[in-house]
Amino acid sequence: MVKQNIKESIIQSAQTTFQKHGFKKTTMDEIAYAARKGKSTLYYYFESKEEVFQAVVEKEVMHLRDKIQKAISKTDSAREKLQVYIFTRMDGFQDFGNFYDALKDDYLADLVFIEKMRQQYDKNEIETITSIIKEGVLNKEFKNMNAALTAKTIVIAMKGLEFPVLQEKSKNVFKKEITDLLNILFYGICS
Amino acid sequence: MVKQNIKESIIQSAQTTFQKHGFKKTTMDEIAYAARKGKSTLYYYFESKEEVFQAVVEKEVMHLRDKIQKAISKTDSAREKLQVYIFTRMDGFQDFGNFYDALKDDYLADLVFIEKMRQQYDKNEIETITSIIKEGVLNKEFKNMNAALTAKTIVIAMKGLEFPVLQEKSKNVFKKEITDLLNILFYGICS
DNA sequence: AGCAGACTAAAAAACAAAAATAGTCGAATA
DNA sequence: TATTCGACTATTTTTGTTTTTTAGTCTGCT
Repeated sequence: MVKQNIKESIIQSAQTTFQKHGFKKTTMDEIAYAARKGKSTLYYYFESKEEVFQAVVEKEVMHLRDKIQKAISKTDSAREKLQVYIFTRMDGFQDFGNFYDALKDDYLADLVFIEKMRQQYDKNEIETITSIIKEGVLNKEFKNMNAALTAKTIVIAMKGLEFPVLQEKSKNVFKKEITDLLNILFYGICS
Repeated sequence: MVKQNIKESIIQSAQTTFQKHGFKKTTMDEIAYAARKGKSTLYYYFESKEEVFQAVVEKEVMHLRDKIQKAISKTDSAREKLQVYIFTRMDGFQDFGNFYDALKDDYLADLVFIEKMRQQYDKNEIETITSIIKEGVLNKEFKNMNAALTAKTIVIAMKGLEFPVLQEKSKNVFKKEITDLLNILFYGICS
């Protein structure tokens, strides 16, 4: 097994343990045991517990990003892209044990790197949406507008959805909410 | 001084003390001292510390509600009403030391009555917005739609704004964000 | 290079003693 | 009779101390 594979397997073990107990209550020994390595070995691959956690979160973010990209690539209109983006992102957010906890948990809130990741994720999200909107503006699907500003607004609205979505487990409940949001987003309420 | 006035003055003292130290760190003695009464006197007017706090929060909510109503009453179109509603509510939210803390603080999150108030406030907010929208639909300002569902969506979007708005102290920064949100809300992004 | 066992320093948990505080009650006051 | 307060108690919080756990290091083995 090459170096990368081992690192990967450690991340995987860490992922399941973090998922079980959260960041704080997961010990390095536990992760090491799950990965069938000595604890010191973890420090050969990672500098700290935080770094391990960061790797886990990054993996999850990457996963969601891929999922979204895949879903988007199947569409052709910008309108569809936006729709699929929001649905996939809100949907995928539910699986996000660690990532979401990282954003929510008080203890973690203090950690600098979490805040950085949050911002980075937001930034990435805004960028992606911006480019979708720009595309839509170019091919006249959308009216002419400040794409970046609009993207920001959309992200804000999605944040409002995060909490209610994570409360209700059923996937069907929030579908309605998102559908409605999209309707307004596309057509507004003025006649 | 009649009973109601004393009760009111206690609430006022409590308001400033809660504002200073939050719910947990404010003592009944402190409130009593500020109100120039003995602690036991507070228990003549209120059953518990929680009840005092509840009274304070209710007062603040009432105040915001009045402010909003006053602002709305000066407008005539539904479109304006909605605009003014959202601006006033987001603006007033900033002054909301206690109420917002009540919604945010971990310790308080557990208290049942806070959750109830939150829900009640949400419900009221949705109702108000619903009726504005209905009015707009009637006089053809807005297209025909499910007013309640739309109101819910608007509230969700506002929740997304709450956090960023409360972070930045300057009133001008968030004006832009709200303006943009309103633009989308009214006209959508599709051409 | 990759790994682990023994180690340390720092943090967290457990416990106990002391202090602060929510809430009660009977008596005083006005 | 309606209000007020001082003295009291039971419960929490805080504080200080000890013990345990845990992140991270170091040395050396393979």
